[in-house]
Amino acid sequence: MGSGRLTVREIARLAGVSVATVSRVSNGTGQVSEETRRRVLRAIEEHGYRPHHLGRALAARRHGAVGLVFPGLSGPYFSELIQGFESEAVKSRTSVHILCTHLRADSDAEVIEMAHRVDGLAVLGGTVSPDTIEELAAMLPVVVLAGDGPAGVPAVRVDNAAAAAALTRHLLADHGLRRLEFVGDPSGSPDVTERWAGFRQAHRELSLPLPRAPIRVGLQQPDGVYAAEQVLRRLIPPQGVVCANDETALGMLVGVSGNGLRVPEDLVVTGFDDITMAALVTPPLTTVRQPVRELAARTARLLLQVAAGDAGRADSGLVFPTELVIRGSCGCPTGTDSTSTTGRRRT
Amino acid sequence: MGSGRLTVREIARLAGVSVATVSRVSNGTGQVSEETRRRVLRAIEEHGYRPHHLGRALAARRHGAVGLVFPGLSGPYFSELIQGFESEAVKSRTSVHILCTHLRADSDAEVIEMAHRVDGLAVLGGTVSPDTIEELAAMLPVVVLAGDGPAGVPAVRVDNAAAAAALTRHLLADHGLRRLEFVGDPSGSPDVTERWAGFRQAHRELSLPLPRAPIRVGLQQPDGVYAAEQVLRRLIPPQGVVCANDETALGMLVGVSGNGLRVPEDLVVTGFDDITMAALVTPPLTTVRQPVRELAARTARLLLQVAAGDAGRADSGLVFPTELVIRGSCGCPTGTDSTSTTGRRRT
DNA sequence: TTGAAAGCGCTACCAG
DNA sequence: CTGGTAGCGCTTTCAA
Repeated sequence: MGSGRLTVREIARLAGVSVATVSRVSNGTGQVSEETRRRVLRAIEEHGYRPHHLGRALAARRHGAVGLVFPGLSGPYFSELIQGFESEAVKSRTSVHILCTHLRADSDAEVIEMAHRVDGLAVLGGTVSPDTIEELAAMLPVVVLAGDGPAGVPAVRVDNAAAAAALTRHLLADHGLRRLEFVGDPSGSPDVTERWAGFRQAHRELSLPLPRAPIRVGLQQPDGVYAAEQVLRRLIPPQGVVCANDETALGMLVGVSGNGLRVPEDLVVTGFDDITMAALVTPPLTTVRQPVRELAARTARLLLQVAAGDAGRADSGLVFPTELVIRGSCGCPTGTDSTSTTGRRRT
Repeated sequence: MGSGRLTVREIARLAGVSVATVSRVSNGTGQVSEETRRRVLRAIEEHGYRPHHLGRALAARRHGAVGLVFPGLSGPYFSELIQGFESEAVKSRTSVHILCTHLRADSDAEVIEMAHRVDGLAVLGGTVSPDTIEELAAMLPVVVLAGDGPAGVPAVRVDNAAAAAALTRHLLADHGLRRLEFVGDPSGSPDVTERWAGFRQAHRELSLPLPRAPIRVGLQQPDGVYAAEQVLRRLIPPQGVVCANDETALGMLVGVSGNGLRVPEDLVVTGFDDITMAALVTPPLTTVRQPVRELAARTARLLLQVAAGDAGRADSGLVFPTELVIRGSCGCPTGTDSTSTTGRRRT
């Protein structure tokens, strides 16, 4: 029958006890004699009573929910992220609110609105202005996911710069390439900012001239196709392109072969993220694997922990390791994937 | 400063009015003299007061939230779905709870748990048992998304069967193919069930022998690669495969070309959904476009509407049109996409 | 071990 | 137009 028809009071009356006792029983708190407990339990079962969430939340001053704020791009990356986060939250009987800010002008206000409905907030790096993050952090536990927050706000991330540098070094040193370009917009997200930084860093380390400005495009496949046109139109095309993520790299592959050129013979292409498709295309994509799901799961756990008061040494944040995944698109012989780990795990 | 430090009572005292008046002002309900209103508003602004969500929700007996339950597969499909749903909900200042049931044994219990925290629930077809859906529908507004619910539960969907039949007819009649196979598990989701039904239906309509049993695989790219191996191993391989979605079709493409065969010359391949990648691969994928985002958005709107009491003629549900997208992978000459619409829109 | 009662923060009804 | 007040459903002291 009806949802919240039954209240504690009803059950209390039915079981011949006080509401306090019913509460104690249904929460497992306090001392209740075995017999009373059994009686209450029976009344609860019999009538299918479930404590009303709002009543409980208001009295306990806990929402029993956490929020996840992300820009709302499509693709496998965000699905993984959401699932990793959710799977961890549900273990703590905490529900997950989501908010996509993408293309919404007043998103910061919406995030603040959401902050009033949850016990903690995970924000994807670059989604919300630093000022707003600080404002949020002052009112509830906040963790930045895949990015950096202001001082004092813990962040869970991978070392994108180191990974991008390792990847670039592979092209520069192992393959002897000299003319590389970066595809992606460093101002679009912290991930890309760092990858671009790592790309340049590798050039610097090898005392090579710094690369030209990045081809600023979005993170989706069509953006990669578009970038391919840009690249192939040059008088002196690059020998390789380091793409900000796998999806642009996949688009690049399409655009390049659409122009009758071959990868890696005519142009080397690399990606970032190691989405499923990366291993399946021809040639298979050399890329960087990052544990997106674990990243998100760890973020959720950290958030729940802080929200629960275990303020441990959480402030520091976490850096997850990445793996360089060498496949065919960089010019390496295609065979079993070869991988090497970059970055350490700081707890 | 603190989050909910301030209460109505404080503001009432500060503004020299009663809590009732503060409530009226902050909700825009009831009549308040311009002067009083101004005074209250000033107190609110000055102290940055925001009504506590839980207090309000408990008193109003509304959670101000809706839930979205989905299996939790990866890929572009779910990202689109989530975003479409969320974008609509946020317009009504309603927050979105998500729950992924994938691989979780006690998911039905979790769904019911969630039902106690929201004003309405959207459930992806095939995610929750029909019995549980009925149970849920008895306690709050429920809409089934991409599937069919029990009688009385509105559903928002596309006519998968008609679309799959149209696609299959194209292969059978226009291309004169005779040996087709279906790739996908009809028992996996309502979408696939219907597509499989449409596939057979087309054969029946043309008085052709019914196709053999489907190749039962999942909906991800690697599943398609695996299916390709199955298909190519046959003594008499099929002339074409109709895949349950684009991702398996993409995997099929990879698996086929990995075996040195060509699409569509040696094997025709079609997909379903028209994800971005479908247009970008070689050959571009012939598929069916379904308006996933609109589907989800409409679901949210319907749900909010029912939850708000506008029980209109919502019971019926909605069927969105699909579009057959003819590209190269079916053997048609590659060029500008050619599309034709299937299904009508029922309001 | 149990119950009475005081809220949690807000809305809404009913007088005035 | 405004204020007092009775809850919304539950938790949690404080006594008994």
